[in-house]
Amino acid sequence: MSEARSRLLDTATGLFYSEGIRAVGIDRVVAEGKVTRATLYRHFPSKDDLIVAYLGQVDAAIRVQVDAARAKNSTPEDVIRGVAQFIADDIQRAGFRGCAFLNAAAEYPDPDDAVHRAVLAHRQWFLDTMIELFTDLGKIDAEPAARHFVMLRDGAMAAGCLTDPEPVRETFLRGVEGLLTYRSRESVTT
Amino acid sequence: MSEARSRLLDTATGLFYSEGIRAVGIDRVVAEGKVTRATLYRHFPSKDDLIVAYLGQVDAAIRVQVDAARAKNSTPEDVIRGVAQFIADDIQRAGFRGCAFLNAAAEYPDPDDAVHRAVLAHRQWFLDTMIELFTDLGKIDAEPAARHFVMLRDGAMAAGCLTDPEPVRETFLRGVEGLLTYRSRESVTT
DNA sequence: CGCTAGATAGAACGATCGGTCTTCCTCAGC
DNA sequence: GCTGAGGAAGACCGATCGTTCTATCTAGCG
Repeated sequence: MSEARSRLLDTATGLFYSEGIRAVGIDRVVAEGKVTRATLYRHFPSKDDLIVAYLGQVDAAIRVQVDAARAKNSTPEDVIRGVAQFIADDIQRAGFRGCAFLNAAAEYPDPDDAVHRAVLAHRQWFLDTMIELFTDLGKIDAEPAARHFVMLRDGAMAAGCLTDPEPVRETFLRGVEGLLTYRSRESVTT
Repeated sequence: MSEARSRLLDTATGLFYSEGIRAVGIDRVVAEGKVTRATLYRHFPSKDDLIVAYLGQVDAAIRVQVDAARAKNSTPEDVIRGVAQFIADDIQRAGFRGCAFLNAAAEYPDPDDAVHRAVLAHRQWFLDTMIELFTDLGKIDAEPAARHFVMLRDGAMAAGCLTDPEPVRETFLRGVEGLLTYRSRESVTT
């Protein structure tokens, strides 16, 4: 990866995440990345490719965090707590602006769009990962529990950048704790 | 409200919600609303005003649904179930594309922006409403419970348009049921 | 009747969009 | 020492962005 390319990708990541994807034009990325338009288009054939690369970068960062949570904690329960913890930390981080993937999906709702598909791929991986963790924990209903976890995460990430993140963070961690402590006892009638 | 204006607003609502706000230009709204550009700008001084009006329309529709849930159910618990039910119904509706407000916030992250402020106002009202309902229920910790409810709702609305809505719906309703059945027993250490 | 408000139709504005192109310069590997 | 890839600088493309404009028509109301 050339230096200009990584600088470009970092600039795009910062701008797309903090201001929104459609709101940021190629010119902005080029200018703030100290790069020529020609250089950008050498590395990324179109803006869509740049967006997908941006999401890929965020995806990689999250996988690193999950791996770290796995490495640091011994019991499955603590691994889940570790994952919850870095989500909670993320929310109260300066410059937090919600989930990059949910935000991207809001701007690119078309399921055929490459950007949208990148969002779905990341989310599928994350759900599968959580199912795995809850399975390790010995839960018979690992999938519902994982879905519950993801739902809390999505809600927390969505709300955390709209108001004071502190109560959001607390509500999230408390919800996860409840999920680890009690099991679902009854099914709902649809 | 003139006929052209309401037609304009309905068209904008449909387009903005299903395709995203920035993705839809004034021309599209004008064309599909069978209206002239001049007419649009007579009723809405700028696109931002049209967006705010769009969110206002969605906000009004949700308030109607909450009022209906209040009118139909007698016990506070059932009112909350009613609110959860219309959210669950919304998710599995054809053309469901997530929460109009969360989507708008993703596109307009600037807190000073009129669009962003409209999102915050709606969310504040909804949280206050849920706190009220949980207070009616007699919960001592009404606010945490309401925050928990809103977090589940946000997560469900965000995820419901990205994959099969059925498991999302079920996870959401189950989470709400759990919230109504058990109370939070311990606080989390931050 | 005349007046005004609201709608129609459509040209036009400058700005920006994503994307292509040419020209020159640099520097590492054969 | 030459070659060729990667980058800088910037002109340029057609399309679309949000917005304003003039001109004409129509309906309701005094």
